[in-house]
Amino acid sequence: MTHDDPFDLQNFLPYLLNQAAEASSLGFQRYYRDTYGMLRTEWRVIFHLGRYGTMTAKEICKRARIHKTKVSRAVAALESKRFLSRAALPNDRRHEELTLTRTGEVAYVDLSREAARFDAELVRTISEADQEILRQCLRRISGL
Amino acid sequence: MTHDDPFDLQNFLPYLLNQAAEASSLGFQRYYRDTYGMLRTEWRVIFHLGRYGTMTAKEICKRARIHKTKVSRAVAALESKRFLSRAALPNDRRHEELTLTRTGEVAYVDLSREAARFDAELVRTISEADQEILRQCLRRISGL
DNA sequence: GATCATTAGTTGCTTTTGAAACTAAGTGTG
DNA sequence: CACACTTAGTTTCAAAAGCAACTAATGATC
Repeated sequence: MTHDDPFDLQNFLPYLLNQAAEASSLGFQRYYRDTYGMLRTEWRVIFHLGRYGTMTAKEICKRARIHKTKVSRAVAALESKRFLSRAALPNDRRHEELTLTRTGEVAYVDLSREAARFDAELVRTISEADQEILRQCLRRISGL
Repeated sequence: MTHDDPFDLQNFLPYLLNQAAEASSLGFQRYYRDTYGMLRTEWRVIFHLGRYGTMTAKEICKRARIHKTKVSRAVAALESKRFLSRAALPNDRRHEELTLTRTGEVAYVDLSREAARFDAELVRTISEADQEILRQCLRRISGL
């Protein structure tokens, strides 16, 4: 039944990328899930606020390329867990500036340390040069 | 609020991988969704059967690293669309050999052609050498 | 300044996922 | 052969994602 066509699933980039993405996410996911009860979108929001400072939900959507409903729900969850606070801008009350609380800051610092550790472990067996190529390729494919 | 920690989200591998995986899947997804009304797991099943021939659901799970409930549902959907047929083995009726129907074959050939085209487009701006490194890194990260 | 269009964000509803419980068939051991 | 154990696959139920409709605030146009 195998065909003579040259296509090989094992080399199909979307397939490989999905496998790698899934595999690489597992370990870190376990950490933020078990430690903070967070979902994927929630730590992403935390990371954006922690790394780049106060911003609106809209900005997070654009930067992280996450749909606004997901961000909306993540923000609500993070607020109820007291990881961030909202403040409507007085001149345009549609916007809400999101800021990490002290608790959120602490979580961010901890999570980013863990993430760095995790990242290092992932690429441990890949040469520096190849790592650079890998990240560059990924950015290009992402359209960044 | 930006910290002095060296961690950069934009270089965090699970993040980059997810972005790239999502971006790269979009175009091809549109094709199999609109043309055949398929879900992601469904084309994966089709590809495994088309590429490697008749096998059981269990084998697909193992090879493609998909959870058995997802495969079970995909197989049911593909059967109802007449893309594959099942045959219980007489000596062990727990196993079901899955085989593409003629229709399934035709879809596989079409989809794999489209996939190859799509893949080529994705890596168009990446040198052959870097492509090789990229795929190798992805396989390593996937634990393959 | 009333009306229409936009923009930020939320809610409701349907589809998809994931975990665990469940069938049904087969194996192994006393 | 009766018993518990494994194995392939399905079903069920709760969580999560995706889409579209909805608020609420602002801006633009006549």
